[in-house]
Amino acid sequence: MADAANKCARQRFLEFLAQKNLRMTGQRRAIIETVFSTEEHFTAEQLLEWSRRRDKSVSRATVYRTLPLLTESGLVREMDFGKEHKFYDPNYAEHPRHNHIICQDCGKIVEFESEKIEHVENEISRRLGYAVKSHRLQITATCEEFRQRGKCSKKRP
Amino acid sequence: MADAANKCARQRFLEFLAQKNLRMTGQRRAIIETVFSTEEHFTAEQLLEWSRRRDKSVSRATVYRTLPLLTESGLVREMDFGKEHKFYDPNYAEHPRHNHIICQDCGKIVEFESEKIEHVENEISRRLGYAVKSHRLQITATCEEFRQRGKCSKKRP
DNA sequence: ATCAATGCAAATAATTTGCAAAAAG
DNA sequence: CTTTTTGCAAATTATTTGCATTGAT
Repeated sequence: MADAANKCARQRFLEFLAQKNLRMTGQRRAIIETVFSTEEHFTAEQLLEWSRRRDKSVSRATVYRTLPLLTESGLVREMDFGKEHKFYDPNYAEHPRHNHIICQDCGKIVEFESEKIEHVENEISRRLGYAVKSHRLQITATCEEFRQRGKCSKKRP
Repeated sequence: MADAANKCARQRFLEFLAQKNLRMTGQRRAIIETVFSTEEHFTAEQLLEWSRRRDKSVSRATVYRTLPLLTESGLVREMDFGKEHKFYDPNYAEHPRHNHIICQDCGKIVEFESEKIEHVENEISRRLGYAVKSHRLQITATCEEFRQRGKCSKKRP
């Protein structure tokens, strides 16, 4: 099922490139394949490393030049989790409105959608004179394991 | 009313320093006064400039060393609005749970609180096995003026 | 052919840090 | 007196950019 969706995301990105008269290159192909075959959030550096496994010629500069295209297309979103570097989330192609719950201890992230929240957001915004275009909701929380054991096994240092 | 609240925020920060056996210095005093006498969001650079108006001896290093104390105290929160630098929001002392609506065009920011949203967040989190500790909600929207005139007068380039 | 895209290495920009001197408690 | 804090300047880190060359269309 991820495959069908990924094919779709890739397809959409190709259309985005075509629309802007941008060219398909081997490096871009490697980067795009990498991005849309994971559901994990990644950093620029990780994307470089993973893309290089597909095509050794991918350079850091090209990764940094491709990332803005990906975010501009709306298929990938830049995330700030308060870490030293930015993360990128490739799941906006499939779930354009999803939110995040992050475990305070281990950093494990769960994604969810909520029409109820969106409804309240729309209502409040309208009352304040705004029309919602997009939203970004991050919940910091403790996961079950943390509350039971005092620490998470998934924690990485 | 901002005064009473600000006095309170300052007070709370002093207690935070005392608790950690940290010292009050002229430079810290200038920075703290600056932070808690505005409701505006600011960058590190702006904080430096404003603090220097109160005490010329404040250095960039001290600002950068004080900022983590402010965020650690919970009275100020680091914000990512997708700009090149981080912003800091001094209004968490008075409104610990507030959210942001940002105009897509002019960047004007309105703050609001919503128990209804928090309630839904708690419910969903519980269902997923998480207990909410804090949340961060940013709505990007168009303001009334933008929709009527096609651009905002508050826009700064 | 034409112009976009690339890798490289140098440049930028925000933030952090080492250190000797100054100031707080 | 002891220990924290400071300013300075140098260091670090992520990201961006100029340029000559390569590659897509």
